Amino acid sequence: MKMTLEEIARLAGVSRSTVSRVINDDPNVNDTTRERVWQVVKANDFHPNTAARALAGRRSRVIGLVIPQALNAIFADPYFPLLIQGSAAACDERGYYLMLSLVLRQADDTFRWLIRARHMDGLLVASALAEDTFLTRLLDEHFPLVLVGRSPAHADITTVDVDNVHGASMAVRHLAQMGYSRIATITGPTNMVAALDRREGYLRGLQAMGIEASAGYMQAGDWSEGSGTQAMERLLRVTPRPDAVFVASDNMAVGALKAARAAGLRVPEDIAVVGFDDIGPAATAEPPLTTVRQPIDQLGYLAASTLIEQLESAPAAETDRAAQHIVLPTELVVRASCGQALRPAANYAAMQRVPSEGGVTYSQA
Amino acid sequence: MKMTLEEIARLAGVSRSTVSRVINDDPNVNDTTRERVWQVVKANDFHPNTAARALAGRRSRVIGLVIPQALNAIFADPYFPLLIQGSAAACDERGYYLMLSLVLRQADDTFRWLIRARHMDGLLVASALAEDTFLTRLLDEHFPLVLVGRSPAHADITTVDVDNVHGASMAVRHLAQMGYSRIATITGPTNMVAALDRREGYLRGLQAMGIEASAGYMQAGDWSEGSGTQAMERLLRVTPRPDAVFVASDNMAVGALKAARAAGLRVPEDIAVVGFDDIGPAATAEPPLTTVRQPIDQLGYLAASTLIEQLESAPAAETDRAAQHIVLPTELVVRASCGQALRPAANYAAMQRVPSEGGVTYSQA
DNA sequence: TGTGCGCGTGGGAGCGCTCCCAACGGCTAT
DNA sequence: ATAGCCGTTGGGAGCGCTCCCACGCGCACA
Repeated sequence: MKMTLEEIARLAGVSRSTVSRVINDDPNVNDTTRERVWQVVKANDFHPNTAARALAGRRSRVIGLVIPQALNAIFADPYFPLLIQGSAAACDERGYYLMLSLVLRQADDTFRWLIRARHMDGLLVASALAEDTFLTRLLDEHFPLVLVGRSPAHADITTVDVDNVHGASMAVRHLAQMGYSRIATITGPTNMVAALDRREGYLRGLQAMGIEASAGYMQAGDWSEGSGTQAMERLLRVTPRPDAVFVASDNMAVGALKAARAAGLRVPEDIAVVGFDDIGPAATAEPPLTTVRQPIDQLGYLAASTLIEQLESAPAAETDRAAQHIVLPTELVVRASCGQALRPAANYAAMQRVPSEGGVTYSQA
Repeated sequence: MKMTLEEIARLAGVSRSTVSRVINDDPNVNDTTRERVWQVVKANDFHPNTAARALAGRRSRVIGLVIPQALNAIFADPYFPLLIQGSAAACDERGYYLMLSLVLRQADDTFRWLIRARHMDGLLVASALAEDTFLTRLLDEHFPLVLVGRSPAHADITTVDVDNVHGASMAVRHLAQMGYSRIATITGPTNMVAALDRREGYLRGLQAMGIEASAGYMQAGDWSEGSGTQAMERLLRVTPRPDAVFVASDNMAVGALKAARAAGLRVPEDIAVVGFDDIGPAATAEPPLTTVRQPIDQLGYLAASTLIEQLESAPAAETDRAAQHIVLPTELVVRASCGQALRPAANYAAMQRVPSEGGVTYSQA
């Protein structure tokens, strides 16, 4: 038996409209009626037809997650699974569908297509690039979207990001406090905002501790383990040799660890290492990696929630209202690779976790 | 200006119906008319409203890809990105949308929901488990679906799979031909069909070469690199020590290589290794890994194409027709880890690639 | 000149919802 | 007693398509 609103209405002895109100949580329904209708809905395992809802209601309840990067790059990085998980959870909670938009065809085409066909109500864009023509294009279409990460070029768009600058700075200050003074860094690709922000944090951390920065102490990788190894090899050839390295991702840090070991250096006795991410391998690395934890799943969750909220509140095409900028705090997770274990235990306990001050920060653009 | 079929029709001086025929490639349209309508459609960048099409046409043109596994497991494995890529390409070509169904909520709920709400026309299920209650449930709903991989429990369902048995057998026979006789294997998790099939191929390969199998020579891993290392360590303690190992995945093979190196053994002089997958790390491993290549992207492509074909041809709910079983060939890619490089170059060239006989195999259930 | 047929085309009737307005008591305010 | 209002409810009018039937035309046939 094909179920429709009308059929449920008949069974419950009410009208189509009332059933519609019930399944949409409209408050204007008598409690007794509401209860009775719910009974019938559940008894028949009724689910309103998505297409009909979308057509009549002019919204599909589908939001897209766009990752403008090569697919293999996406999946190699543990960042995205977590981001997806978080966004999916938020969608699930609010009755939305999350659609991963794999950018296969010509980018322009894809989006005009998705947008024109009204297939999605809004977009989550996980653009990592500092310069993204994509984003510009989407903004031109006035399509509701939330950016995961920030975009220096567009202040007028709602973003959700982790506090990369502060996290990196924290890591560097911690190293300095441990007594290291020749602190180098391995950065991510310099066309990515997060990589630039972490480098900025590194520089600020040095400055805060009164340490002078040196160009030779900054080597770029591409987030991959291998690139971390290579960058580390380069750093080890610099004179004077660094005694500590802040690595902008755990993956690269693991690679750096290998390079140090291959060079016959002990970590953290000869050289300390701090990573960024706090993903799986960090805790089991040899030695366990001190790292800056970023709440990636929360990032996804918040991004999706924010977008949905925006969609539900927007009276019309009034999408271009004040952009929100949400920044999530990062946290320093101290393990062995930063040399703290070499110090008194009392001190260790006190500094085990250094949360970034501020917590969730909301600000208006 | 909000574009609709009607509006395009007006601009092209024809009726709504004719425009509909044009955008749906209906042959019953005069070529001149068709051309004129296309012009207008393109000039206005018109895309038919998805919801309206879905409602009127009773199909959404969305197919789901379900991977009933933990999300991190999905993404850690390079198998899935490729599968997704292939499926997405097929969907793209035929005007379908691919929706990744992240199984977050209670499995039962999710599917009843997706199915009842008519949100998807069909499902691609990448179930790896030998016993999957999920699948049973979906079959009970008579929902159109194609299984990626095979399911020993359900012969009545269309499947697309690679020839794991033959691939594994090929690898083992190759090792035997290279002169190795104490051939061990590292299998995948024994509750997964692909792992069982590869083990079966291992056994058949031994049998074909007149080598007796021994239980001690079979160690299970979980596809991860670490588990490969551990399984290899176990194998190296067996007496007599194996002189060759067929490893059921490249990831595990890389781990096995590390264990061998750690034990002071040379590969392939002291012990040969052959992997399975031919993913990125295989070619760059030390030594380069001889492996069985499986065309994962083709697998995805074919699975999606098959499902779409089934959807478009099915006159009605007549989904339960003869199930197809498509099997894709695997191919042995010879590199250094199998010891062939130790032999005369002439021989090497001749055996560089040993494709499985048969190519694509279609059979009716 | 009439009949039959196929091609190309137009328009009606929905698909299953949401949105909006009207209607119906039962109240309180005048 | 009459007007006005609120909490509930019902039903009409679409949303933008697809599907199907009917219509008009030119042609070959008798």
